[in-house]
Amino acid sequence: MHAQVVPLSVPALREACSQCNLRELCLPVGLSENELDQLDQLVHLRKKIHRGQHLYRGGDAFEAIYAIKTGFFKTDVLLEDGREQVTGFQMAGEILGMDGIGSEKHTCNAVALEDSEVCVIPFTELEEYSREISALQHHFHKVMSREIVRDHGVMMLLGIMRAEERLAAFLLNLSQRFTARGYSPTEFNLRMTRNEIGSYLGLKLETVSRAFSRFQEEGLITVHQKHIQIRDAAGLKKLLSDRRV
Amino acid sequence: MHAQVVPLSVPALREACSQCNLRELCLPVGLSENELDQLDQLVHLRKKIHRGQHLYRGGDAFEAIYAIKTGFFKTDVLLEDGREQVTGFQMAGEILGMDGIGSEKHTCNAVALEDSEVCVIPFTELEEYSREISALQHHFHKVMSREIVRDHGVMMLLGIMRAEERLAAFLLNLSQRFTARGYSPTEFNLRMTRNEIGSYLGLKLETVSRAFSRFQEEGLITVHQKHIQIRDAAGLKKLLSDRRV
DNA sequence: CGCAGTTTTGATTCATCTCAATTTGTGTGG
DNA sequence: CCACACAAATTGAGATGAATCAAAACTGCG
Repeated sequence: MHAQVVPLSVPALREACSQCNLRELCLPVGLSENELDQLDQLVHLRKKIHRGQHLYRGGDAFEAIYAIKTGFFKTDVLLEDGREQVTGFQMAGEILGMDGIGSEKHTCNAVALEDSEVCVIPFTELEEYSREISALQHHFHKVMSREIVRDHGVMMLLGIMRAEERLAAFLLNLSQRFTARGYSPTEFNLRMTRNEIGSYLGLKLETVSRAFSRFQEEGLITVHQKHIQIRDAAGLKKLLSDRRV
Repeated sequence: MHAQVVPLSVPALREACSQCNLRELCLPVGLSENELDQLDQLVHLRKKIHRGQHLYRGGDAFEAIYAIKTGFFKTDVLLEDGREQVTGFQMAGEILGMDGIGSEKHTCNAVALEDSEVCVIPFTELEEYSREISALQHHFHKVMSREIVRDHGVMMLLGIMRAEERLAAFLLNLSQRFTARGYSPTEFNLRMTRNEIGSYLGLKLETVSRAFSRFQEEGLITVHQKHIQIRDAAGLKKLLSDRRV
């Protein structure tokens, strides 16, 4: 009978990635069964972050990157004078913390916008495993590259789009990401405030609010505080491609 | 005598990185003598790009990243309606092309702003070498991470700074990068047009021109077309930290 | 139930854009 | 080497989209 006792050294988390329903979205993409089992050894720690708490802050020593298991985050950079630039919103399956690799310190803040859980991926170990598992290495490079491409998209938002175009692009992006996670493409709850949306889009909260109202008047969406229903996705897309004549 | 004939398979470029005076800025940072010699095998091809020519275009198959040996580039993304967002300006020692890893296609254009030369780094081979040389692996990760952090800086420019703050930040950034390459911190020639600066900073060319004129009136810089002389770097920095009261 | 935080909406201001004219610089071919 | 054409930069005047300031309504939490 004693032989059946599960050793304490094998925590439940041992099966972190191989059993995770996010494995098609997250770091394990493209790994074989066997390689997945190896990844389970790398990702042996999870961390709960309550709404409003920081996962890390600018200046913190960089030691790990984080995969979001559940929940929703924002990342931001603060200027001394209090101005905030939200650099992104992250949801389940997405990776946080890659900003810290270059300087060995985090360069932005990551804040949970709802109670969340992340998988801790110690970075030195990730590099070790990457040297053994080329599929992991390659996929990690893809994840970083996509972060760069995503950032270019935000630059386009901020650099050349008008307020309503920015908000339309933002809503369509959220819709697409919720869809990829099996949620409704047309109906969802925003986790962030108008102020945070504004900070991300380079607009003031009043401008965001007015744009929401305008979209509703035009029948593109229904807004009820944080609840959004997209009624005319094509109309929103048209806003993006249609430029003033 | 014949034994001394150098085989044709050993081109001059064999000593690409180990002899390059940019090695303290570029991909080889932190490598040992021995590892540098290995890197020479990876970087066996150079490419000249004339002013105005593309190194790659959005949509091109991704096969390699590029280290700038000499010259100056811009990267940009174009919208169907012709609007352009310049996502960055790159100079000697900097790496181009990492946007393509994620989708196996380039997602932006890279254009030479002066006659330039790049070292071609075939990406599959870079990954192979990275699995052998952990210092190379780690440094490549740092390079990608810094690109992400740089992009966050651009988002701050675009999202929360006013026109003159943006231009001041831009000039100080150029100055700092020229300094790192052994050039004067206070005097340099811009390689890009007012229009390209504007596209990078999310401003119209007229606004850029006016801001230059204003800086000159205030004694912060001297401008003569593309020639810039910084007369009061502290004053420019002050513009960044001083917020309207 | 009340209070703080968030959102909406309105009126006004302001920074930047747009349009336009002029100047300056650059490259090319006779 | 000069003249011409074209691209780039400067400057001005007026238009406009988003910011600012302000007030009211709504939501949710203790």
